[in-house]
Amino acid sequence: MEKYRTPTLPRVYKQMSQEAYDHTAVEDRWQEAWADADVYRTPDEVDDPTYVLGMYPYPSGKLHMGHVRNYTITDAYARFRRMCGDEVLHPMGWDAFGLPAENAAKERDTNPRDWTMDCIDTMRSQMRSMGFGYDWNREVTTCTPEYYRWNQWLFRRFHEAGLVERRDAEVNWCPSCETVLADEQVEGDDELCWRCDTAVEARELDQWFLKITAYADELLEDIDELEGWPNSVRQMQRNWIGRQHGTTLTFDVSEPGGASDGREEATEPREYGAVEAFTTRVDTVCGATFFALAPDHPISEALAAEDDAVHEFVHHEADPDGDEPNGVETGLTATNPVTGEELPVFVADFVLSDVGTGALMGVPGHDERDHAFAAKMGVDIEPVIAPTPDGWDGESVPDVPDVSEAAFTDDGVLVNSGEYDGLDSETARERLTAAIETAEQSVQYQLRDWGISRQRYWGTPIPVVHCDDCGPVLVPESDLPVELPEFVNTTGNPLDAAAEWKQTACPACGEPAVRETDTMDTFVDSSWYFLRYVSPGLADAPFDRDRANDWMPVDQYVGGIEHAVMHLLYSRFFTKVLADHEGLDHREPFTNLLAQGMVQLDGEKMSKSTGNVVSPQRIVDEYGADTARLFMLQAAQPERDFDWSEEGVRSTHRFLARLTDLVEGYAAGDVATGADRTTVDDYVADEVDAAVAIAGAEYDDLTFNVALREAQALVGTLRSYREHADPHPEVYERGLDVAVRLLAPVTPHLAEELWETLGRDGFVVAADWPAAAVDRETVERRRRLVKNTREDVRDIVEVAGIDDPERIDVVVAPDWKYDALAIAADSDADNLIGELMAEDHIREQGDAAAAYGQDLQAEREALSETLSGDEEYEALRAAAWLIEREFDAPVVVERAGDADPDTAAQAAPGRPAIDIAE
RNA sequence: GCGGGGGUGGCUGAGCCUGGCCAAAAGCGGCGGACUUAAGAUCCGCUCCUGUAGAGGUUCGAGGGUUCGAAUCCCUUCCCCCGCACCA
Repeated sequence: MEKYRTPTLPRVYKQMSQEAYDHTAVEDRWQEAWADADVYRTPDEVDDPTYVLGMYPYPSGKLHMGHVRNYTITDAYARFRRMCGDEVLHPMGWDAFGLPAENAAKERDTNPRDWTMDCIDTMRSQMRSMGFGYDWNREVTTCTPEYYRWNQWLFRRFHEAGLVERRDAEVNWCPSCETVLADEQVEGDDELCWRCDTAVEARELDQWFLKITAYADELLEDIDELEGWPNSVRQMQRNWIGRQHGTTLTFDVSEPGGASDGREEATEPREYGAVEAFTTRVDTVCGATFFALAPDHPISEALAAEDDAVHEFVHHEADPDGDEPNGVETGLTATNPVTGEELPVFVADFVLSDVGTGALMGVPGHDERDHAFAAKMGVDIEPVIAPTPDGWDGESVPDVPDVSEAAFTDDGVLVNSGEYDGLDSETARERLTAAIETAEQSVQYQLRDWGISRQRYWGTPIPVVHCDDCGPVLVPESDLPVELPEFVNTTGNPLDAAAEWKQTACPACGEPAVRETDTMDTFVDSSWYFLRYVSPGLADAPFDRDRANDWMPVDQYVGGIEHAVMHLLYSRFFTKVLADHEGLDHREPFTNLLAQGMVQLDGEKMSKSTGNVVSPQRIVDEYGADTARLFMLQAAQPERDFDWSEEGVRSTHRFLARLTDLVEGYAAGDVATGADRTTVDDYVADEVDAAVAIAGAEYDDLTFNVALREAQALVGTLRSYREHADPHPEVYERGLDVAVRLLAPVTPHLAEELWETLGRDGFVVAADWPAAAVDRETVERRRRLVKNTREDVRDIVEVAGIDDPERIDVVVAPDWKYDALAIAADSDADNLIGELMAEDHIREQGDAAAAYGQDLQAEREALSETLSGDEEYEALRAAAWLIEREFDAPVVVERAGDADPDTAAQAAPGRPAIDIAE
């Protein structure tokens, strides 16, 4: 990489006032310089870079605050890792297919492609102006044939792997968007379209499905391994997959002999055969007192065709969304496979055809919903499970419980169940499943196969041709991509209206045939885009296998919680399929996931419709990108919601102005420096190291707010240093240098500017992360000692009513006390005093040693390591100026040996003696 | 209902995993002081109660328990937020 040379521009900041710096000039300058030097490029040869990724946006037109937060987090982390010496992969792209583009195109009388590309240009330049450091050479745009041909290619691969299915399916249809919606795109109890809030209807259509259910078990079980993911997301995925272990068993359903149901004449009783039901509680089977079918169960539909009451119920009364369980008696009976009892069969609206088998045995004694239904319909309620008695012997049969008022739904002991009486629920389930001829253990999932067909234009054409003779035929690999035709502005599906495009020849037989006019769900695009960044231009495969195996998985993924289920689950599914069929070495795409919180305004989600939005553009214009970025990251932990605050932004901006002033002033030689190193210099040097130790660990942990607090505090310390002392040039310059580097991941433009002002070579982007000379533990002990000591001095001055202290002595405990403490902390001897006195230099202290030994003995359990005597002495000496400044009196920090013995005797490790002279 | 996450000082919010250094970080608000003609900004303190030498008392939703010791561990209970849900 070529070394960057400072452009021969005029210095872009003039005389910096304390109130402002010329953020626009600074930001433009460095954005240009970064681009010229290509500093964010990740070459293909790089070995296993740290892969940092923000969820790519839908190009809706302009960046909003949610984007800015998402990408600021990602960018700061990427920059931090880069400064730590990692190779970093930090790409960006566009989720460029989707419905809004079609709507926008219609409104503006243009086409989705042009509209989308315009939006992308706008947003890309906004991202540049925010200073996000992406490798734009790896940009992917899903609406280009170069990208979506691989969706089609993958569709073929999935098909070869037996993971594609075409079937007639009832789908969610949004009449307003004129499109099919995934279950996840239907929101709330009212079943509204996620985009336009229109009530969703049902339609039957031929649909293409990806068989994600084939991976249901693995998708569920591997969630346990995703330790870098938030629990909430993991749990949402578990719920979504919804695996349940139970039993399927059949009930023979028939018309009772001789029963008249109003049909013309008595015929042979009809047989409906064995109807399968699923239950998790087969132990309650003897308590089944009715059988219920979903309104759209085949038997229900057959009955509705000839029975007015059933017809009326199925088509008019059934209200699956209501709270009340409703049903109609059919006159049929179902035979309980265990008891042989004939149970009445109902069609009931609380039975759902897509749960279990769409048919269930009703056990009102042990299921709340069945209980409510039975009570309403006058069906018997039989108890067959008793609560497990305290101290139950494992075999005796308990008393039968009363379930007339409420179902008993826990596991317990079987009663009223003949030979199964006295078994616990779990054993009974095993025995019954084995004993009932038609029963089998069964696993049910809530997860459905993924219907990817969309009746829209702006998506990936599904690469299929329909031939009268051959049926649906996949477009051969050599004919890919199937490119979208020109957009036709029409009310229905534009692909249907593209007559010329639609007509083709069957790849199998060569006869005239028509193209599939559906396009793919855009979640297909986003299920593998993170792999495309690895080799974005690759012409013969979706991704370079070897490089993907080296670079994947994504180390840190950042995005909104709204993608907790769909996008993240589909991406996991794709990754597993690619592992099984395309030689990918990884079975999970994202090692660590951060779901960032919302940026709110007055406690409310920012929303265009209500107009309570803050425009990132305005903030950048007014305060600069660095201010916006810093404010966002210091305001809260990244996963939390926080309120946008104009005051907070202003205060952040002032902070950056102060920092600029500080560095400027030094570089201009305006700071009087002292040649000899003093204790104040030591204090500042220590604090610089402290800031490094803490900020580094916090950046690593993505707790930017804590890291930045430390960086900002350091700037404050350096300012007081300049005010109250003649700074030592080395100490001061290192402080400024470190402050700039600690802020560089978050305020990259200003950091570059100040880095240059300090006379450093190269970009701060590429600078090394500073190294700390202390560990965090020591920092914290030191700070605690200083803080406690200062508080003690204040306490004494106040409580003793000392108006004007003349001199303050601070005396560190004698070394033998530190030794005694160390021995005591380590010791588990019964006689601590004895152990201490075994040490000559402690025993020599006589009564003092005995007294201190007593103290140690008393709080023995609470003893822990402290700083050494030397360390305490140094820390207090370095901090003495703080006390001097506060009380305007000289402070003398002494070792015990040099101090007044009476005072020194009061000192203990962690707690120096204090003597204040009035 | 099930599952997940929470309830900390005037507010926001850290600490809780790995109990003691915790009357409990930090910020905001409030109070006092410095600087200033003033305001703003900035800086230095204070901000549970009592206290004439660094002390004592009462606190971390409520109640119980474990422990020498609990904001931190365990049990019970109440409340809040999020996700799923007539799920058989």
